[in-house]
Amino acid sequence: MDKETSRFYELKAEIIQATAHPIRLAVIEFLSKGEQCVCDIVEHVGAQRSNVSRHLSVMTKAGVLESRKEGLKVIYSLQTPCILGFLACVEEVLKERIGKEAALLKSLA
Amino acid sequence: MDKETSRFYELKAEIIQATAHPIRLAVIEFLSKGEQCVCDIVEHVGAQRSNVSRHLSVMTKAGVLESRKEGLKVIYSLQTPCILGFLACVEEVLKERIGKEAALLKSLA
DNA sequence: CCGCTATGTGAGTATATTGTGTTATAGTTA
DNA sequence: TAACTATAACACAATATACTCACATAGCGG
Repeated sequence: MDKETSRFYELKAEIIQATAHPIRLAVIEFLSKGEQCVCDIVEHVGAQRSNVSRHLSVMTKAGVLESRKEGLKVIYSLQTPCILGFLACVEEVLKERIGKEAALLKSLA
Repeated sequence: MDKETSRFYELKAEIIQATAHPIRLAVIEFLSKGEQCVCDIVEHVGAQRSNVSRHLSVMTKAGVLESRKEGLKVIYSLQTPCILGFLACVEEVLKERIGKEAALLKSLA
């Protein structure tokens, strides 16, 4: 692998990393319904404000989310809807994995 | 968020996490051409055997890859092709991000 | 200008991940 | 069975990450 390719993978990994966290997934799924202010996001995911704020900042820097101010509030939304397809694939992997584990359990019983 | 939902997000995050690393992305892209033995994967990504082996193990446990033995060798392949769509979305996010950064630079000049 | 609300940021701590070197295991061949 | 090869597992040090608390900033109403 040359250096440029390697750098490309690093950037992509950074983006993926920015979504690889339970709270962040909850945020993304919440935002799939439409844009939301931080206050509602905080309430939805049930974590500390500062913590949620940090997660939002990471995802925004990575380019997964975007935000705009509206008076006192900051409104976040998904940068691109394809993120939802991304999550659908993750769900598929998860289902397949659970299916295999179930089959394994059955064969042991 | 109830506990069950939260657990579901954890599992998904685990799967995403399993792909969020430059070496792992290189492996996935390499495997998009078809199944490959560890020896070829090691050569392709240019990292230490033990390191690559661990990354493969993480992805397999997460359900992203699957493996089978063939004589001395272990052959890895993608569990589901939708992973490639997943990566396409990441690339889209990256392009959009780079586009915005370029626009910002221009506006500053 | 002052206080209030919504949000972001810095420091510190606990924990998790990564890469490396080394050792163990499984299959093959002689 | 002994030697060999391909791969996986273990242990450790270095690094990075997540969370919390306290404080800072920005916009609004009085």
